Amino acid sequence: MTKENIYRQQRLETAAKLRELNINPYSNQHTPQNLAADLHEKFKSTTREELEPMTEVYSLAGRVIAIRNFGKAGFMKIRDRSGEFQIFQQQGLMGGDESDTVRKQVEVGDFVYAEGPVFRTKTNELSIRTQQLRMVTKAIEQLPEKYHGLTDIEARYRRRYVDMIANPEVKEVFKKRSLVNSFIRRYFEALDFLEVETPMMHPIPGGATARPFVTHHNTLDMDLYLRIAPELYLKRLLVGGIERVFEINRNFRNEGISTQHNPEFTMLEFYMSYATYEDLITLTEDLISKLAVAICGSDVITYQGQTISFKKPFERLTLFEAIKKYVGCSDADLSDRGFLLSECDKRNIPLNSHKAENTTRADTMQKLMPKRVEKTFQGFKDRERCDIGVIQLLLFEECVEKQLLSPTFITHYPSAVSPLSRRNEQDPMLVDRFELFISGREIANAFSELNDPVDQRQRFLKQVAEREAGDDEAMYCDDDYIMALEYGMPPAAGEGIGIDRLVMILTDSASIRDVILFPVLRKEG
RNA sequence: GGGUGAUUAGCUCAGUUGGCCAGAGCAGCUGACUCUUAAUCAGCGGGCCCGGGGUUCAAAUCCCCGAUCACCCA
Repeated sequence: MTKENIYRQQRLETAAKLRELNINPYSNQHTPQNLAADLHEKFKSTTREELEPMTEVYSLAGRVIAIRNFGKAGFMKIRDRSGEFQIFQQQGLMGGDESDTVRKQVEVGDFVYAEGPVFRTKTNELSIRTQQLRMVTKAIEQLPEKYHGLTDIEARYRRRYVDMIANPEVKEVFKKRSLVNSFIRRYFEALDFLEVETPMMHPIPGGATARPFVTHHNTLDMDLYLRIAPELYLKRLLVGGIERVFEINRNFRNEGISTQHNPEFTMLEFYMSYATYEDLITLTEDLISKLAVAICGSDVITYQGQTISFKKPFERLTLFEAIKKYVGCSDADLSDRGFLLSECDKRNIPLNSHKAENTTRADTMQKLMPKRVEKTFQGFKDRERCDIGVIQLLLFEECVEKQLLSPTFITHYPSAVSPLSRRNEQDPMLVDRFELFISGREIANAFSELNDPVDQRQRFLKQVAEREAGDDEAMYCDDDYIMALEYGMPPAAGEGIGIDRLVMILTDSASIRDVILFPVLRKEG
């Protein structure tokens, strides 16, 4: 636990010793001309005999991950960004004292530069027969042990860089994450979408129901909120004439932390004019199945031991169908408040106002850990006020969500839980919205957008009433946004996709922390 | 918010009913070794046992409080 352990001391002394010998332990004078993977590829079918007369010199640089010395000879394994390669040193065959000195001083964890011809050892491993060996970076801290590696979960998150050295598969997860992003960008660009960046600091938090982080601008002397969703800004861009727009960026929600929730997380949001939520169902199926093939090589994958098929079409159920199927009730039961409430009670679902007006794009995506059940009296009051649509959604979330393992679209949400969605033409109590569930988790949330400014104002005012009644997650009335709608927003459909959760599924990761490089942790000690 | 478990050397882990207990492997240091793949062999260092209080003749071990992490529940 002490910072000043003897190993650090020894290595600092080694660095000093090198300096005395006029060898810079942090030299940037040696640029490798080759990569480990390229050399493996180039010589993969060249035999030892064929290699023997070859004298062409190659150079590599990388971190030393293993050393095996034998008196006057020795092996090192080094790792660069492409892979690993063995380098072989033999006293007398290396040019100059510096190489010999470095060979004696180098330790696991250091970065070195090596150059020489490629040959095969007696065990047929491709190696560099070192002619020049240089110290490039002296490591002061020791690397974790070579075969168990670093397994302490907390240490892996707090010192992710060590985690990546000790557990190379970690890097693969983040490579895949990067591929997911670039695939999505290419996909939408091909459909003539424009990528934009909208504000992360909002004067009024909006676009979702969630508690925001608050910060303060000194010069303006005003509070600003880290955004909980970019939605209202992206739709302003529809008004401005960007008919197809998307953004991949961070949202922040001041809520609980779990294997599914990090306070900052990445969302893709996109808006498509003249499309409906049904068009987005088709688009989403296409995007996700292609993404699975691109990232995993197949549209059938394994997540935490369960098989998930992304073959089109995905399953579709209306919210009511889903409740009937998994709760086991009738159409009449669905519109029977008493029945719904007793089902909630049976399952201990807290009916407070917070979860109540749960809504919008992405919103349930980073939901609060359910709050303490209010005192009985308060709970009773909430029950009386609670919209039936709210109760239906609560029941759905509690009983159905986690059973939706294979990709399933849930459609036809109650308008009470969707203040930014367009009403269904046939049934104004419902909205044209869907959410996509995979492996029991909400992955996407989409709807035809409400572009009637009068209706939008009424729905905001209902949110404000909820806020005044004590729901600190309810929305504010964003007058500036309504003004934008008054200029006219083309009919459109929009969708949010949680990138972290999608990457979790595509990389078979159990925790959101495994797909976020530096997840939020409490302060140490 | 509530429960359960974990925390011992740089890393991975042992540590019995409270005493003979500060242990091993890897890594490190010294030496041997010119083809290894977790190299091998011999020797040597390295610790406020997460932090703070107790109980006891005696605590890594038992009790209380706290910290962090993990899992489960509301």
